[in-house]
Amino acid sequence: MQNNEQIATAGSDRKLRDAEATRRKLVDAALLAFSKQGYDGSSTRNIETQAGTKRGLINYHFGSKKALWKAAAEHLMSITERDLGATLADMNKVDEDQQLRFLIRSYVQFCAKHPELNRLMIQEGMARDWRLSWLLKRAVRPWYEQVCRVFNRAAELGTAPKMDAHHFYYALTGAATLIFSNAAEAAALAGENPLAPKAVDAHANAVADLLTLTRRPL
Amino acid sequence: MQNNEQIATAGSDRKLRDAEATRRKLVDAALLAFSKQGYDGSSTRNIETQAGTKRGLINYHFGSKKALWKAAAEHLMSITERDLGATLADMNKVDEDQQLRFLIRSYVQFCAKHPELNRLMIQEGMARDWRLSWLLKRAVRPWYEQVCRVFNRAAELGTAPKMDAHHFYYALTGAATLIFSNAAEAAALAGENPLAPKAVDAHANAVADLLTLTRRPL
DNA sequence: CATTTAACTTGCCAATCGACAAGTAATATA
DNA sequence: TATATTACTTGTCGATTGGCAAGTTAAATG
Repeated sequence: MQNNEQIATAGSDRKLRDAEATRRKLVDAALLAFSKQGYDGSSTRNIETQAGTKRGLINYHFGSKKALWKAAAEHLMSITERDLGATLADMNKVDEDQQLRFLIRSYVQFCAKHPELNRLMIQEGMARDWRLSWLLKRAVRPWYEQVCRVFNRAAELGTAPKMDAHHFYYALTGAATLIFSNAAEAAALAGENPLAPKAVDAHANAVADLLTLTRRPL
Repeated sequence: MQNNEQIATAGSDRKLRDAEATRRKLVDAALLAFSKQGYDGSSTRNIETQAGTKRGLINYHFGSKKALWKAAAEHLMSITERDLGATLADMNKVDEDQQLRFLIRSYVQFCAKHPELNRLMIQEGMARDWRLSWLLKRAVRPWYEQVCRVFNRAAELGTAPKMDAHHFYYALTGAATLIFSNAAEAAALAGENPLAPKAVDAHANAVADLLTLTRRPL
């Protein structure tokens, strides 16, 4: 019983649907590889193997390794944009003096759900090349400005300590993400998986407690 | 046969001195490569070129790429051990309720002086392999326990918020290091080099303010 | 049924990878 | 001076890299 035809949107054949499934498998495998081993450390042949596809399909569907990286990064950034955009929208529904705490907790939860994001940012944030430029323009700069805006408003309200927003941004990002980026190390040190829901929630509370001047709401 | 390869005290032969200089150039270049591009992303030939040496010298002096990584990591960890050990010793000379702040500020300064350290930890902290095991045993676990000890004491004194030391450790490490690990990204966002002394000092104060309950001393 | 087209497969290429081995040159030692 | 050792140099190997191109297969179209 193949329900393949139902998933299809407008005008999709079985042929085209299979192609889309192949593309998605390759993008997912590429994301894992690029974020863990870096761009140069990942081979297209290994990505194809991990995706469970045959050998020439990256060049057939994407044309080059560089184009595959852009497709994978674009996929991840669109997910990020959607989720964090929803978080920013929801943030306006809570009390104003709880907004920074809300943002921090939501951000930590999101980072735990997508550790590939911060691993990719770490891989590409060290050197000035075309990939860092792409990420800065596509996602980092807008997010940076949003976080600085929320922080500066919280500092006015007295729910955040007075300091330069730039240093707060990197303190927050680092504090929120390292335990997930370095999940293997953190698991070895603590004896428990930092990506487990209970551990994620504990870290979200810890970071929010450290970086805000608000009390944890009951 | 003859163990005349003593540590370069005064007056060793010119031959031995030159060999030691070659080894050091290779280790320095290897550290930059491994921490920036990862182990698999770094090639021995490129490391030799960056070191300004000829092609076969890594295998001559170290025997293999794996042995070069261990030599480079050991070099970096011994520097770390020496500097952070001195910091821990100096820490006992300051007021007890300022000790956590002292440790945090010193740690941030050290991370800025050796961004390769945290870059290497990030490269190797994602996957469980022989390099992560080596780093955990050699350096990470002892440092982790020292930081947790200082934090727990500070929490007793009321100079640190009450929370699990594990989460504090990763919040501190991430908050302290990301701005230096991702120096290229941070420089693009802020328009100034995060490794400049003034920026380092500002970040050290920011992290210390965020993660302690003490006031900044005059 | 015949043809076209999209999706996939495979053989091959030049470049690069880590590693080894057979060299050379210079110094140390007997 | 003769020999041995150390430091370095270079040629080559099999494996792997990204990419191209000529295939094959099967569904869509006429």
